[in-house]
Amino acid sequence: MGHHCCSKQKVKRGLWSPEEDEKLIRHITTHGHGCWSSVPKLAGLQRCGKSCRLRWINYLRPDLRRGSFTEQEERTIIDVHRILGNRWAQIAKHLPGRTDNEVKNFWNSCIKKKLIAQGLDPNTHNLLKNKSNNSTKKSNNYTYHNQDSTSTFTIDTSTNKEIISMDLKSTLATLPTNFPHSDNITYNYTPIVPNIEYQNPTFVWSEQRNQSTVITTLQSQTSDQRNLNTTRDSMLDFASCSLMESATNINVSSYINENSMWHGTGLEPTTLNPVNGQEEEMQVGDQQFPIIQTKFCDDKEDVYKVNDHDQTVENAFDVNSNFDFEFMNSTFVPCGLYSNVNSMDQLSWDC
DNA sequence: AATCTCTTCAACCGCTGGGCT
DNA sequence: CAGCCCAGCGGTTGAAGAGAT
Repeated sequence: MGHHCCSKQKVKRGLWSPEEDEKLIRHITTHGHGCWSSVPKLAGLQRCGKSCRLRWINYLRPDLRRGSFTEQEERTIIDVHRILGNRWAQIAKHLPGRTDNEVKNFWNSCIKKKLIAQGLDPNTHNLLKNKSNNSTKKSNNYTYHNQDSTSTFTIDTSTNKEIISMDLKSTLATLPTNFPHSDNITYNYTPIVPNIEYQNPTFVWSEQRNQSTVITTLQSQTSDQRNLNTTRDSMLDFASCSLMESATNINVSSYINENSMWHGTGLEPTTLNPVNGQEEEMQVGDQQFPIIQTKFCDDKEDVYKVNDHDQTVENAFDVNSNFDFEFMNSTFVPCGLYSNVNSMDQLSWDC
């Protein structure tokens, strides 16, 4: 039985032969696809238009990128999926040359299993409920540590002044030169997953600025991967970011990465010019940035919502309430996915 | 070598929404 | 407004290949 769209025709189904591919390619490169339902007849194929369209989009298009997904692509998929869910077509738009079908297959066959192995729910990206009772336990002081490293930091919610205190046992030699620095702002840095060998260490920093405290996690690439001295693209590779104006007035922002989108209120995306150290407001369409796809939260063309993430972040950094472990789990643990942390057993929380 | 099991991924199916009449 | 057509999307299927027994 053929498709309903072409039930009157005698159509072939199943795998495409090289001859069929050749016919389709020749037709589309010569005439364009036009109306897909007319393509089979014009191209001399015993297929339905829907099948032709799918074959072209997913396999024959010249701009397709074949081969294995890179680590960067994999990270992008996870980051965007965390916000958008199973919207494969939207996710694929962030991966030039990749199709929604390809992304979906890669997710189902590879990433999903990897997340589960990490103890993460692939749907929510949070810790699986039965992994640890600690994940829902709340207290004022917490320590996160990676068991096979020396990195620890303490989150102290008992005071408004010091949101995060850090135990910088781990080496700061891995700190990329592009990290925020300024004479007027105090920054504290710590690697969540310190590993000199690791190419993309994840850091957290907090900064005190006037009466605001900004707490940011950053997944950064090392300087040998980017020419940090000549480009300004290095500062906005955020995993997440929040700004606390006061205990009662919290503004929230979330970033996917520097190539994609950001969302939130109250915090304009800024970057520091590595030449003069001055903070600059990020300009959409600024050709000096490779961030031409950046979307503002009120951008009419492409609005991204962060589902329940907003609420989680608010809870997490409301110093008048208990600290939210779910946020920490969902934010920091994924940052370690590409590090030397291979399973949830290597990560733990002490309360 | 044969058989079974698992994994991958191309292709299909059913549904939705937009545009047109 | 209803009905139709079409493109596009996400879930699912199943053939083919890889690996295990």
